[in-house]
Amino acid sequence: MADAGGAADGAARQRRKEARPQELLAAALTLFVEKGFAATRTEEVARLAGVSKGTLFLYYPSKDELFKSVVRHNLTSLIEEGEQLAACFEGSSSELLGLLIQTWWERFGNTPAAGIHKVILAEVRNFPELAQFYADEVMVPAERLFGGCVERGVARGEFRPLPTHEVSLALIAPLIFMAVHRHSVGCCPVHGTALMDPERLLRTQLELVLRGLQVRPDDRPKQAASKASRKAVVKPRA
Amino acid sequence: MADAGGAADGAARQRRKEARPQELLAAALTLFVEKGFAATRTEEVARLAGVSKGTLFLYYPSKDELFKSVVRHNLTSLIEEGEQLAACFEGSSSELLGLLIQTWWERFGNTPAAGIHKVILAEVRNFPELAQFYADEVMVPAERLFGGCVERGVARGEFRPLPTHEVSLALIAPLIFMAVHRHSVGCCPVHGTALMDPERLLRTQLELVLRGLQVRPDDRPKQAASKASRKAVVKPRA
DNA sequence: ACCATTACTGACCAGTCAGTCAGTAAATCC
DNA sequence: GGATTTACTGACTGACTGGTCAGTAATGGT
Repeated sequence: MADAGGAADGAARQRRKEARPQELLAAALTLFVEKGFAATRTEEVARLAGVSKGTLFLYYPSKDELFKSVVRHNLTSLIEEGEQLAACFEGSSSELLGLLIQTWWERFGNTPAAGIHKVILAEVRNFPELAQFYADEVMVPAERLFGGCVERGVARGEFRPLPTHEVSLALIAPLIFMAVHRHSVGCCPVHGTALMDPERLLRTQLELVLRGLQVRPDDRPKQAASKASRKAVVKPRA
Repeated sequence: MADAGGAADGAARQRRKEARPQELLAAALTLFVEKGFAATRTEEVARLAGVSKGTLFLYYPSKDELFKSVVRHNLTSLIEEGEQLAACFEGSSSELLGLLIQTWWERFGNTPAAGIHKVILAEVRNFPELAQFYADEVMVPAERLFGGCVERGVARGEFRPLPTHEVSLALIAPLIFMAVHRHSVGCCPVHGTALMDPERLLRTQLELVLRGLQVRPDDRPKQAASKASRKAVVKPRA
């Protein structure tokens, strides 16, 4: 792997105060995702960013702070685009969910930044304050976005009134799972398994869940739900 | 946290050659799951197992080997029980899938051993041979189990003939996701999020997918599928 | 050309940790 | 009880790494 956009290989020492932080963050992300926080050496991060170790500590006071900066930088305002998309969307809620998932995957899941999820899952227990940040920046907004979308579908009569909280999670979980998988087992060459195609998988998953959400002709409004969906009572918010 | 079944607290030194390996594996699992491989100190593992650091290296030649033993010990023959369950099951395939998922969760997902998935996802890239092991011991058997179950449903006319590979993964992914989540963010106290109830979530998820799999009265056999399920062509194996 | 400023460097230090081994004591045998 | 075996201990070592800082050189001003 080449350097992360830092100084060109043999070039003389350069002064680029503006560009360093970004380049250090990019290098750190790459290595934290590849090797984990503890196993990544600060000198390696610096080298990948094209600077010396001393320079790294000029911009970030410690390895811990560097890590937290990486997390903040890669999580903040992920959801905004989705919120906007949802706000002005006119079509059916099924199509909206499909669009959201596809957009998320193209703009984030399929990107090096998606590896941040793996690192977070692996390291939250060593950085407790990170848990709150992850909840505030990812889980809560994502659930609001998808939950709103599901409730929109229910209000328009497209979807059955299932518990929003669980349905949202059922939609979000595969996204996170794919993002994580792509940067762990998905990176390693393995014989004997059909390598999974994330987009295909997400499409199939979505199709199954959507079909599970849709109201059917035989869902009579006053009739209690049949055995298969006893807990599908109205209760729109947990 | 108390010791992992090792020597009683103040008791004199004991010689228990038979019990040590198990106790060391248990302690190592706990700490690897909690802190990750690199951040766990061997002396801590030993102390939690009620022995000194020297004793650990008497039973496992290195930290790496200890780790690999932990993985092997916690992954091997996970699926057998499920295979047996499936082999002699008489009811509908929907019920079988529900039973498999519920059993898996009770017998494994809800157990400290489930944390091994988190560690593996986090560390495969540092231990490449682990990837193959994980594929052979988990992914392939799990996919055979669930895939067989899905195909059984298709053969009995319960399920639509969707691509088995993707449907299996759609069923497995939430299980792994929940197991991982339970040992990462799920451990940290976080305000503002309804804490998720794994069993409830898995039930909802399963219900959605099952309903998505089921053939409906209006699925006419010769008629091409409508817009919503264009890719749901027959193709039973990828 | 000279100076002042400051981004940058890398040798160094202090702390940490995987792994060792000479010694201790628990069990077993006689 | 004494001798023998061996499971177990923990102080020690060598390698490594997060973080520092005195020094270097790139830049801009005059």
